[in-house]
Amino acid sequence: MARTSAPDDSAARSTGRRRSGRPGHDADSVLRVAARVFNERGYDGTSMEDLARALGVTKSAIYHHVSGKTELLRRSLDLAMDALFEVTGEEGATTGRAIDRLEHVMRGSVRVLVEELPHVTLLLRVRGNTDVEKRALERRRRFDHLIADLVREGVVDGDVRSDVDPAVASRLLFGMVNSIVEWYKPDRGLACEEIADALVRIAFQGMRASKE
Amino acid sequence: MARTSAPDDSAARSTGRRRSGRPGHDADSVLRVAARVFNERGYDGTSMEDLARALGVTKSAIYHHVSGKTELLRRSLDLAMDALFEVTGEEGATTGRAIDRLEHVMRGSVRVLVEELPHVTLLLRVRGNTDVEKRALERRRRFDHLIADLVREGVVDGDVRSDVDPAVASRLLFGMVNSIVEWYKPDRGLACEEIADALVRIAFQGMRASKE
DNA sequence: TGTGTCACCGACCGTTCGTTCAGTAGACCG
DNA sequence: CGGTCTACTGAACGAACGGTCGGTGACACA
Repeated sequence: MARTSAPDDSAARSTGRRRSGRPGHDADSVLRVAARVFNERGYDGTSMEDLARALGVTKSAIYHHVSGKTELLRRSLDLAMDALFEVTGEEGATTGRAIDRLEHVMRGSVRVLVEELPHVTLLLRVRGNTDVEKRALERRRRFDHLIADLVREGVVDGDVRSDVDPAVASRLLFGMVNSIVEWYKPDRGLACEEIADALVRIAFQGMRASKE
Repeated sequence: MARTSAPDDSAARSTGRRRSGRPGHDADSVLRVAARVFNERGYDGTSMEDLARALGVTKSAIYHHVSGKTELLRRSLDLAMDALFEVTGEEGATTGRAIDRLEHVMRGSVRVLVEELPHVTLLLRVRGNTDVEKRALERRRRFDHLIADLVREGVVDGDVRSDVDPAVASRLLFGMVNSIVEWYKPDRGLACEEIADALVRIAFQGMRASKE
């Protein structure tokens, strides 16, 4: 009874132009599998042997594609943060009322989170043990500040309730968003938009049924 | 530059009756420190050497108090789940309208989460790698079902909005609650009740400022 | 058939891991 | 002082860890 699913030999070049040389994995396919296994067992709880088994190769083969375990982590975390920051640069996140920009970032984050689930999940579990993790935490902190600023602006505009601390509110909001990685299963139907709709509804109008 | 704070030699018997024998740690003080370090570096990322350093003893000393690393994890997880389930057994969680019971459990969870922060944090990070972790995940699942049932009842009562899936809603709600472990710092003032108030307000009425 | 290119194997290295064990040290009581 | 309780040390163990290296296998194109 294996702890991880069968070897992922769908591998690299199932799509795109075929390259010369022996077929098999490439750096990207290794990263994709690694991120999945890191999520199943935790980064520290995953050995290179575990990764090799999931890839269907010996562990020395992995070093042909990446320099080591930490590079896999770094690339995964960078990929996740890049995607999140891209959302904050979109037009909907930079123009208009603060509360609408906030909604845009929330919906965009849900989308990124679902599209890049393994990488974002990894990002949200980082503890800061190594330099690579510390750097990711630093980027996350910048993202969080950006959200808190949006909430503050929303309060000033009179669109966001003023009886809760914006710092606390923004953290609770994205606690809600980020929790998606804990239970979302890509296979189980449930489109990204449905989740985003439910999220925005609860976040902005609350759980309580409207009075009439 | 140490990665963890100075040795915790406030130790066991700072409070309560003094026992006979050489002074130092006991099983409980070891557990308390262990849970803290597990949170800082992750369970798998923490070596017995790390624990020993944080305790101010050699690692062999730890085995005088507990049978091993997994026992520390098991006791920590059990402690957290016991506290959470105690909330669900309180009167406020078993009588009255569903939406009020839900609020009671949410407030109680926030309290437990703040009081037993290291243990609950550990619980929320469990991946299911070992039997001990699998058992904890099983208990968590039972807790989650209980919440989902409350939301469903609330919808039937007409108190909870019916345009979001109760399963999704309950997960988002407790995603919000659980996110507290990611940013709450006990020292930084911010009482447990203030957080619970902000949480309940956002959860039930939403972020948007009321119309008048 | 030969050549270039890329993917991989298997044996091995030094280190760190969780754990064990025989012995030691300090505080209290008589 | 001796006796008893509890807490701890230091050296060692086998296993597992991340990583290295020289050699081999499989395809594309000529």
